[in-house]
Amino acid sequence: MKNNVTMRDIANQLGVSIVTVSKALGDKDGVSEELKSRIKRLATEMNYRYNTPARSMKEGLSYNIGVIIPERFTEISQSFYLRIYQHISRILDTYGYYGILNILNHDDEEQLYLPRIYNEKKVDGIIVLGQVSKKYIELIETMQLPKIFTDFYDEHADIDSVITDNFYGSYEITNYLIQNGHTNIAYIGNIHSTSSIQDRFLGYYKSLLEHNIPMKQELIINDRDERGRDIDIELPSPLPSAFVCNCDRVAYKLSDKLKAKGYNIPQDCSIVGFDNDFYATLSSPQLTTVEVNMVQMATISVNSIMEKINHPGKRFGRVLVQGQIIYRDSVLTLHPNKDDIL
Amino acid sequence: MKNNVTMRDIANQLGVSIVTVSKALGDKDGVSEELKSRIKRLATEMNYRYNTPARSMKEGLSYNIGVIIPERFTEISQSFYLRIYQHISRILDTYGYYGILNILNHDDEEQLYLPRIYNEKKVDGIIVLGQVSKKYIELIETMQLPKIFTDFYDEHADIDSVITDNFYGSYEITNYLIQNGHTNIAYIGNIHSTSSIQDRFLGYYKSLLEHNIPMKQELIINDRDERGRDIDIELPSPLPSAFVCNCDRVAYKLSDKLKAKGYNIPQDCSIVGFDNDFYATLSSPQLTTVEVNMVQMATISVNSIMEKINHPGKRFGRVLVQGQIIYRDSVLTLHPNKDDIL
DNA sequence: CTGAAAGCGCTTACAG
DNA sequence: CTGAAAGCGCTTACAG
Repeated sequence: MKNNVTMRDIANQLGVSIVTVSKALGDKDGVSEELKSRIKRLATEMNYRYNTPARSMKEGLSYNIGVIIPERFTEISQSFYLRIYQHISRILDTYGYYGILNILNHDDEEQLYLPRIYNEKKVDGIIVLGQVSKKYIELIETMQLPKIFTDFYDEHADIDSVITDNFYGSYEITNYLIQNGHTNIAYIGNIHSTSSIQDRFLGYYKSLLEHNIPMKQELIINDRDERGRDIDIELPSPLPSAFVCNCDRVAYKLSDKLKAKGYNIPQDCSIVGFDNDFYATLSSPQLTTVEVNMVQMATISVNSIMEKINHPGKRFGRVLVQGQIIYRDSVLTLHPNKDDIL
Repeated sequence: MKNNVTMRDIANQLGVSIVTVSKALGDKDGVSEELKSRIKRLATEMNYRYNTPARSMKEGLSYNIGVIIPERFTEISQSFYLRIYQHISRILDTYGYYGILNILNHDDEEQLYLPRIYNEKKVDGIIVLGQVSKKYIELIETMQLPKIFTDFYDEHADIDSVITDNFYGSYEITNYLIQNGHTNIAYIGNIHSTSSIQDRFLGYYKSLLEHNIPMKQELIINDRDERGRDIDIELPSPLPSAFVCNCDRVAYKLSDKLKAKGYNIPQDCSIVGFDNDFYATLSSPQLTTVEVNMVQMATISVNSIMEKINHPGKRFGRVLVQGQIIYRDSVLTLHPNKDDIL
């Protein structure tokens, strides 16, 4: 099973030095073209495989990036982060890097254990994918290597993060509802749960403010407990004419619930989501929603971490990735507002 | 940013040798308890992190396992393999190993390129997750390191694989339909596409044979082209009383299609799926289906690859992981068959 | 153009 | 109990 062909073996076969083999295989200068091609040919013949770990040690780089995802975001119904990880992994590949997935389980997060990938120097940098506790953020800050937060941020921590422009996306889609004549609009989401949900709420609120629509406490509806687990959504009565949901998954659940009670969507009630994931096209009618640009988020996260590896001092701050409204069939036009339609 | 505390630094501070530090931190014999604890204390004080790559090189092990997933199984609607990867990654952790995800893209598969993780000696073994082409299987066989196929196999290739007992699962769920009075049963799936779909078909067929129900060609319905991409499902006319679908996703699609045409499920037509994934509970009525034991598959795959790393000659052959029927609401009892009900 | 020497951070015999 | 020596498979100056 062992394939232990090394540069030494090639060198011995050809009666040259290891240095020369190293130069030839690395396409460096200082070897005649003729020798170089002889070496390369023999290398393939002998099924030589380059030993990256050896180079790694010399350079002090592992060519791995750790991707940390908190366990609670990896449950059966959620594949958003797993998906982004997949993109990250693909993009890292273009840099000659690899992604190592590290699921952070509840206990380790609570006990403030450092991830093994860090303690064992397995990675050159880490991308934290999904909000972790304040305490854990502080712990991460003590880690001496480049790091990026993706899809969340912490206003107190001075860490670079790549996030969707939740605020603006939510603001825009709420504007869209108002343009379509809605004024009685609820927001669904635990506004103390994650920065994303909170910012989406604030975008909704800004839109109300700008249109002089008073915000009603009873229309801010909770959807999950402090640990992020779903709770039953309590429908307000009377029903508002539209719901801004903090994500498509919850919009899907809401839609199901309303339909079960005999309401038609969007005739009796409009719904908009956020993410444009899987759930958006699964629900019927399909959801009008804000699309999160996953590829862009993954790309920027990877580019930034690579940049930080090469230039240690480099800072990026909070990078916002713009979303885009996808218009589908879950919003009813009540009476078009002439001002906005033009 | 650099944290380059090495054993040498600790040794120098304490005026001892590197060997002694290595023994102390590795909890080896040959250091007095007193010195050992002094060394450990200083190590934490200095934020020393163990350099696994260095040990790796010495031992010739990377402590990484490559998980190869063909690109076509990672599309937006499919998260099955990503999910298994997640379990694999979690279980590898218990061995002190890490999982490196390697998406195999169409071109590389076609061009028969070896994965970079292999060429660069980044991994000690690989798990191939999801069926690859015959040619690529042959290429994988030439790779000189432990390997496991998960969720598919090749009858010609002599490689260890971990698969769901597709044949038996499908046989059982078809039996269940027949016990409920169904005799006109269709199978949906491209039976030349993957070994899973083929074996599930054969289980269905065995059940028909055993009950002396003739198989009708027109009731074997294609659902995807040779590249695995969905095609429109053509409903047979007249409609059979039940459909055995090769997976829940397709069952979900079928259910939607039937409902759109005004049929009620299961009143007009029964449907069973396979996998018990996300789609099974998403469709309404929820699907009666065969649950694939993902955790078990991941566990066996990991245990086997670890075993093979430690004992190179070790072979496992084809390991079948039993499924389990999950009874829900998508099957109508036509007239119970007294013999089977008892 | 070619190669001897030193080193990356550890561990494993082996000697004292 | 403690440590000098050799080595894992490479690369990077530097010398010839």
